[in-house]
Amino acid sequence: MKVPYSDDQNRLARFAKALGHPARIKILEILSNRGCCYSGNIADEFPIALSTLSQHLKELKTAGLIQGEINPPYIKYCIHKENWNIAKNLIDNFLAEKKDKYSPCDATS
Amino acid sequence: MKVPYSDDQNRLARFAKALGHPARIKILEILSNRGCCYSGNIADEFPIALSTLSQHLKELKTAGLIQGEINPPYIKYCIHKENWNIAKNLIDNFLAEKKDKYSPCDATS
DNA sequence: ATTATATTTCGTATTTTTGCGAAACACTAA
DNA sequence: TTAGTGTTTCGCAAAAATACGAAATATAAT
Repeated sequence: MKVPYSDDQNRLARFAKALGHPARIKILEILSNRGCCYSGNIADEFPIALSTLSQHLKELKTAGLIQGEINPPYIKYCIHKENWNIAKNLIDNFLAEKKDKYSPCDATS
Repeated sequence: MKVPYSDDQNRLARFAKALGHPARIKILEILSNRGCCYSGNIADEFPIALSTLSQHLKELKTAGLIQGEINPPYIKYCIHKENWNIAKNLIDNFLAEKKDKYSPCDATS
């Protein structure tokens, strides 16, 4: 069966999807602001069940945007540098590419 | 009831979510490559039912990334310049912000 | 060994997304 | 008015996402 999308299209969509929930945006911002390597008491920062938080962390992890380090008694998370940059490049490139390509289109709805 | 997420977090997640499907990435690339203002025969470019395509276009439209112009006998779509730039700024800013903030974290899984 | 702490997995319910074909709609051309 | 073209909406079904509490897991401290 035919594959209708390129690898880059799939990768880009995958990263974007991981960013597609405000809880995950917030989690990434928290991880970022703490410098890095933060644990699950992210839940103190906003009302969310630990199990729900865990699911979002898993999402971010499987998408490759964060990594977890088992560092007892905590599990610490941080942004995954390499993949983050890959995502950044894909997204930046995608967004920039369109920058000046639209023609004058007066549609408003 | 309390609102756990900021406006920017919600906006960013909303845009990202709209980009979170390869079909929509592809649609945006097609719109971009055609210069702009293109109609629904996007469906020629890859295997997708017209009704499904219509749904994805609606998604992109409600997210604000594209706009449709009723220009009989076609309905033409193009990238929504203002919102696209808003999305770009939000996303760029978000992605860049994290760039150098992670601390050395040797986690690999 | 027991207890306490941090986190994940399980089970479940609800909602949303995705996809398609059929039918409806809107507008043009005959 | 009728037929034709492009697009959307409807109805449906299947899959995925979201959220939570309860139970399980893992490790540290006692």
